[in-house]
Amino acid sequence: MTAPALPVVCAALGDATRWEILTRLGEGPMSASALARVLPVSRQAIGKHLEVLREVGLVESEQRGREVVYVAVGARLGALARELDRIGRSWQTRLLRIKELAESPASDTAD
Amino acid sequence: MTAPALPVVCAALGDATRWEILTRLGEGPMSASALARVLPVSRQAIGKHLEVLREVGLVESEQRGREVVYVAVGARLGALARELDRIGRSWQTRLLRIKELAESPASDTAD
DNA sequence: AGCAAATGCAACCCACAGGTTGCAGTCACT
DNA sequence: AGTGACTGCAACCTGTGGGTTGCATTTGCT
Repeated sequence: MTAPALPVVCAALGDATRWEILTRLGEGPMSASALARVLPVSRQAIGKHLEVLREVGLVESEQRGREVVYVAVGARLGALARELDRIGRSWQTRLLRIKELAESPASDTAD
Repeated sequence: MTAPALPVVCAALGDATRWEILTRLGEGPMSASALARVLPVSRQAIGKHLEVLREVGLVESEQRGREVVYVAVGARLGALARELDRIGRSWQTRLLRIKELAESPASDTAD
């Protein structure tokens, strides 16, 4: 599936305008032009954002009549969430272990 | 909770160097200088990244002796993961409802 | 058929993020 | 006490991401 690297997906989510777009698309399919009518940016700008989002799998496009409608892919966001959660847990685990070592009075250096 | 807005946190995670840093810090506390010795960027650059990460709560700093050590905060990543998951689910739910409407014979499409 | 509307592509602009170097100050070791 | 190491701050450089305008083309609707 060539899942994009974490930083890339996060970068795609690291823009306010893109979140605006995603929010709208989360409510239902919309075309770039339709989004441009709602949001305070040009259609072309929207188009670029949609391309970015599509490359990381956060939206999918579908030709509907003469327009191309996009829709937010919740599953991708879910997949990202799981990845982040996994990493976060590993951080906590290691940190906990380190703290235990530090606090264990067993064979510690007594200064 | 002063939780930074989603786009901001994601933006912080949207940089490869920052992930490098986080990965190292996930393994244990390190100072900016120590990170600079390991990573191919200057200490000052690392410092800026650490500041960004600290502002969104992804790392915490602690004065240890004459150096400042940083550590990755897994809980923050977990919190972000939960937020994203929640949003992703809502997208899927709405999309499912829309598809159901579309496929249902146009009989009970009352508002 | 004809017009309005949607898309695709390209050139262009500008702010800023990521990076660098340099310097000054401070604090821990020997 | 002296020295090396770590930090903080500032100035500076550059690529590019987000945005715009303009134009050509396609395509649905009446």
